[in-house]
Amino acid sequence: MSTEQASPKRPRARNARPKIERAALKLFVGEGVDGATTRDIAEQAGVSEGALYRHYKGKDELALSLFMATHDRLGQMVLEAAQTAGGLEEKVRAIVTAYCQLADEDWLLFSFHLLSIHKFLPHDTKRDDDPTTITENIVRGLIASGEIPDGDPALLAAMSLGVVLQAGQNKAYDRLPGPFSAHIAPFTRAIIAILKQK
Amino acid sequence: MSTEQASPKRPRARNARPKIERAALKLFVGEGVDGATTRDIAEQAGVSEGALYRHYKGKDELALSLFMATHDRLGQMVLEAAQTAGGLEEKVRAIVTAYCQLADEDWLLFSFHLLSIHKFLPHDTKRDDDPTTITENIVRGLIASGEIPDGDPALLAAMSLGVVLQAGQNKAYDRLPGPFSAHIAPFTRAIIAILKQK
DNA sequence: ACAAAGTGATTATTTGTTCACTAATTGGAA
DNA sequence: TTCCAATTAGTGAACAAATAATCACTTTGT
Repeated sequence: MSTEQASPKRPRARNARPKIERAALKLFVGEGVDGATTRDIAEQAGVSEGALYRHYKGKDELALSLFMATHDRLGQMVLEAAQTAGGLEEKVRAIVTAYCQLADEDWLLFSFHLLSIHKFLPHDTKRDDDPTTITENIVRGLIASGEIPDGDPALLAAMSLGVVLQAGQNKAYDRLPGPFSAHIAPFTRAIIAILKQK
Repeated sequence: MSTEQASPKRPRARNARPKIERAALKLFVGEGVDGATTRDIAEQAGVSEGALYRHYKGKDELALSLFMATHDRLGQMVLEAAQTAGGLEEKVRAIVTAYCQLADEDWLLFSFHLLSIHKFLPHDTKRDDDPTTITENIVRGLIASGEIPDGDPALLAAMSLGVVLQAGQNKAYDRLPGPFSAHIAPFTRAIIAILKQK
């Protein structure tokens, strides 16, 4: 019989790279990097599994690349924001705004970064251009210049970042509706209160 | 030749359960739950792979059980601490102290919980006896009683928890030396500053 | 014509789980 | 006390399923 069904081939995909990246992000956030399979990613992207390997060495490199892109970008943004002219309040607001803008601009990317730090930043490596270290250095500077009282810079930085990042986590769990930047003012006030305290 | 080495059998382990749990915790924190294999766990515990299945249905149940034990304990501790007599400062200090005590008593368990929340608390489930929700309710009460100014309870709770939890994360990354409870005073002051602010 | 991008069946590994067997422990009867 | 089932706990080889990666081939763009 020649009524053989034409094999229902998937129409060949175009521009697979961004499709793969968005699909991977979605699944990485939802299932975790280890939980998301290459098949899931390919299917979600509407692309064949092999296509992934045209653009990345493998799943791990894909995940690392997505993470590092955000990590570097965040570091850059914080560094620039820290150089804002003005007093304590202006500086803090600038940094907070940087975080919120990135979050609102691409929430998937932001939350992926938020939820994956412990996977990609092995406990022994310490770069001095990552957000935490940069923040720590800023605090050190503020103390040195007398703008805020003396204290442990590592602890003050952790508490300050915690204000924004924990709110981010809670937003990821659907506990905070609306755009993240809606909270710029409370974040800024809270961090200033922490830094000035004692 | 008959110098055949007596097969180097592992001496039969005793009390495998706690060994498995500690080994699993260490590996779950270091490699992630998905990254740690049952073979890794058994080897690290000095126990056969099968022993794991005498005590747990499987790897997932083991991980979930370890997580939930801590999650419930934490919820219980926060709830009790919240009922402390006294004003705002006493309440906050009691809750902060509860977190810090659990952390110092068993850091591995605490950090496992900290790093695994997003794996075990699916985004759609909301128990009202988990630490975040409890904290939210406490804040609501404080606002209602006029002890702190008006504000979004979810946001205030998130920022307050962030102070402690982000510090915990940073300790997990070796950025904060010493016992966690060394920071009870700064945590308490910071949270009060956040809550009273505006 | 040439290179770049996409396909998907196939392969080699990894990994969670099972199970028949063995060792230790316990508790009651003699 | 001594003995001996009966239950509990531990072993590790073997299995089945899942999965990351490969590659010969096809399609598209320049």
